[in-house]
Formats: sequence, C-alpha cells, structure tokens
Amino acid sequence: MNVRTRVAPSPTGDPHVGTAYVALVNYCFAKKHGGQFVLRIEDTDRQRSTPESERAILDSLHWLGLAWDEGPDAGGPHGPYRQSERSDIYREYVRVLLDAGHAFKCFCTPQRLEEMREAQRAAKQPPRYDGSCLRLTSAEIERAEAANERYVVRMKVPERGVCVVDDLRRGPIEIEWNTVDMQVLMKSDGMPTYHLANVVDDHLMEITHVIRGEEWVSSAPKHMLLYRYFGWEPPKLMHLPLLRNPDKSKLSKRKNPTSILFYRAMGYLPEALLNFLGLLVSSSPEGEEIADLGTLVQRFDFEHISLGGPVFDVQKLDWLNGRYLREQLDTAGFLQRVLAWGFEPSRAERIASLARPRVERLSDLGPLLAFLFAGRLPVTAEQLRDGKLDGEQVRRSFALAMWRFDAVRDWRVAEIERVLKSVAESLRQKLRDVTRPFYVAMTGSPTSVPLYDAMELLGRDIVRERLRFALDLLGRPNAAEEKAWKALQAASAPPPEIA
RNA sequence: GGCGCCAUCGUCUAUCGGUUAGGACAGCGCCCUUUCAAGGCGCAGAGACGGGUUCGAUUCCCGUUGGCGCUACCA
Repeated sequence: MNVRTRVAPSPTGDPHVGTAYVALVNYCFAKKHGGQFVLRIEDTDRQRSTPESERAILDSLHWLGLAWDEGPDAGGPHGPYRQSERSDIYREYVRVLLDAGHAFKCFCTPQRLEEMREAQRAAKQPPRYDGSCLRLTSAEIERAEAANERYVVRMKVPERGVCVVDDLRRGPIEIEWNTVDMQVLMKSDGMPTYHLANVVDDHLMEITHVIRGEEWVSSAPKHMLLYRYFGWEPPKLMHLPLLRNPDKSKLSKRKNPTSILFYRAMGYLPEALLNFLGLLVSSSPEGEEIADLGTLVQRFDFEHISLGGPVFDVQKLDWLNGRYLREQLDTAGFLQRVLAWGFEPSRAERIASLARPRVERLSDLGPLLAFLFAGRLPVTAEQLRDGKLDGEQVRRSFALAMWRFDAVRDWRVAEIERVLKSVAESLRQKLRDVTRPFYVAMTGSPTSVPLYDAMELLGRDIVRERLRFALDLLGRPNAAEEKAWKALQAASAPPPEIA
C-alpha cells in the first residue's frame, strides 16, 4: 500500500509548535514507508483565517526543514490544497448526503440553539441538538426555503449502539452513538465544517493514515460515520498526545510561547527545534540524542510514541540547541547563523538608523542595543513601577496591551502605536506616562530608542514574552480582574478598525 | 456534569512478566581550568493507590484517584 499522510493546519494565528510536532510525525511516518506527505490548509473558518497566518505557517514549517510532496505552494494532483477553494466539491457531497437521507437541513436560529443548550444545562442534560428540524415536514422545509431562511446541514446519527473507533496506538475506542451530536456539516455561509471537509478531502486526496492530535478522538465517530455514509473505506487513525505546559495543561500561549516564530526570534536553530520535537516522537536506542530529520525518519516507529502528554521542556531544548551551536557548527558556520539571525541587511540598516542619532561613540552601541539581542531582560518590579503610574495601572496597561496586540494583524509601528494610544485612553492617562513602563519592559531602560520601532524590531512574539514576564513580576490578573478589564476594554475603547 | 484518553525520577524517556528499574535534561558535589562556560567523573531522584491473574508483576485485568481532552454554524 502506498502510504499517504497529511498535516492540516488552520491558518488562524501564529504557527504553533504543536502543528510542527504533528507535521513531523506525519512526515516521518510517510517517509519511513516511502509514501507521500501532504500539507492542506483548513481555512473554512472565514472569520478567523488569514492569508498572513497561512504564509507564516508554511514559512515556519519550511524553516524547520519539513517538505511536503503536495500542498498549496507545491501543487500536486489532488489540488486545490486550500479548503476555501474547494467549496463546490463539498457542496456536491452535502447534496449526496441530503439525497440519501443521511443529513438534513436545520433552520434553527443561533438564539434558539443557545436557549436549548441553556435549558439542557439547567436540566443537567448534556448539551446536544434536540433534533427539532429532523421532524420538519417537506412542506415546512419548502416554506422556509422559499422565505430564504438561513440554514445549516446537520448529519444524522444513530440513536443507539456503539461506535468502535480503531486507533493504531490505543486499540479500539468505544463511544456510544447517543453521546454523539448531530454535527453541523455545512454552515449557513455555505462553507463546510472541519468534520465534513476533512473526511471528503482525506478520501479525495487518498490519505491512508490520519495522524492528528488527541483533541479529535471524541469526534472520530462522526468521521467514521461519514465514511460509512459515503461508502468509503476510512483511513487508519492515530491520535497523538497534546504538548503540555509545565503545569500539564494543553500547551497554550497564555502560559508559554507556542509560536515557532518566537523560537526563531530567540535564536534557536531550526534543526535543534526539530530534533527536540523528534525526541518526543522517538527516543534513541543508543542514547545519542542528536538526530537529523533523516535519522528521525529511519528510527521512527509509531509503536514507540508514548501516549502521555509530554511537557514542552524548554530547558532541554536549550541544552540541545547549545549542542548544535557548539558541536554541529564551526566558528564560520556559527557566525553565519548569528548574522542571519540578528543582522539581516534590512534589519541592520533599520537598527543603525535608530541608533546613530543617539550615540556619541560607537562604543555606546552595546548598552543601547543590547535589548535587541537578548531573551529575557533583567528588569525588576520596582523599575516597572517607578514612573507616574502606580503598579495597578501598569499591570492593567500591560494586560490590555497584550490582549490588543493579539488582534493586530500587521506587526508594524503604526499598529503598535495605535494600540498603545488606545491603552492610554482606556486608562485615561497621558501616553507618555503609559509608555514609560513599556520602555522598561521592552528595552530594560526608561530611555532607549523609540519604543514602537523597538517593538516592531523585537517582533510580536518577543514583545508578548516580555509583557508576560513583566506581568508575572507585577502579578498576573486573576480571573475576576481579567473579566473586568476586558469589559472596560470593550466599553471605553472599541478596537479601531483595521488600518 | 456527561463521554473519552492517559498514568515510570521535578521533566523527556528505556523496560514489551523475572533488571541492583537504564539513559538524558534540570539540581547537587568533585575534577579540569587565569574566570565563566564547555567537558569528564560522581551523588540524589520514579513504577499514584487498592484489588485481582500468575511461581513471579512497573509490565496483563478491574476499581479508585489524579491529569488531560471533547462537549460551537472553531479547527
């Protein structure tokens, strides 16, 4: 059998290390068996998907050294590889399900669904679709359609019995059909949901093994059912454990840097990061932990992937990266990496133009620009608080800025300035007083090169990390504060439109 | 809450019924060394709990506990 695997990221944010991890496993499995590895973009969420995110994901995976045989940028015989370009295909298959009576149109409004769930929660029932539109007569359906009412298409689900999902690593997983919801397959905007799109695409793209995150286990019955409805043979399934924060919760950017871009900005080498991820996939029998992609493929054995969710241990990554820096590179190679990391020509020029007006001797450069070449800065809570704002206001300004920065698409001076001004407005403070602690948090000093430029140069991920660190110093907002501050944010400063 | 997944040192893991439970990161100590790293050597550190099955369980089964995930017109 020709093995074909895929990774199917959703372009709704920064490229996540978890995506790289899943991609790596899929890559290794396919290559180990001489098969193909496909990259597919799951951008059926029109609100959240952005081309910037897609670009960043593709770039990041390439940066890590992963290559796919088919994908939106590579082409291939099963394209298009971007789901937003496959609407007609899904529509056709929805038609098939509808005609066969495996799916039905649902005219329920979001409000009704919300009320229904609330009632179910109140009655201690699991929230599930109540099947109301299942009982619609054909006359009623025609009337609703004639009136142009918006509808979604839901799948029918057996009322009783169990679904056995075969997981390559975990064995059979039994899930009762009556715990499976009548999932929406096609949204009212005509786009498919993940459940429909992934089944149709995996079949059409001849994917033989679906290796994905553990979060999909509970919806696997829906997917199996769809294969059955279509009369297709389902691919083999394997669910990978989720990467964890040190506290064992699912790795999240609230608690840790999760963006591949962050690790790149911090000066980790792509081969070290990939190797590190590979250590979570397969451990070396001989004990040697340095392994390139080829070695990872060669020693790959899915039987050896442990099922416990591994903590993303940055200290071990640091050690591994250090070994790459001093063992795998000679001085010339090292210098080349340094230059590429921090002195790429246009960046160097930008830095020079910011520094030049502020130095009297070239030897002033070190202290002035050190923050650009550092990870965490040695700042203290006292330094953050020593301006006109009190500690509470500083905390609030950092939290607000962090949240608002997340919504910024284009990480540029103008956008950064806009956010900081909006923060000052929300706090009803002078911009100058608000920005002072930001200088400290970002550059380590209240006086430095212009803040917005510094932040743009630092990049979104380092900025986020420094804000998080500063917030840790001052005390993270608790749940109640977070809620109150977010409300304040909504009330006093509606996010300005995207420039 | 319901359903599901998972469970070896602080962390990543080896072990696939019989081992002094091995290695790596982090920690600690010693050595090397003009300093600091790096490196070498060493120390400390684990089978969640309770029942079975078995001559024998970390390993197989059940239960408990704990962690995690899902519970959307997000993926």
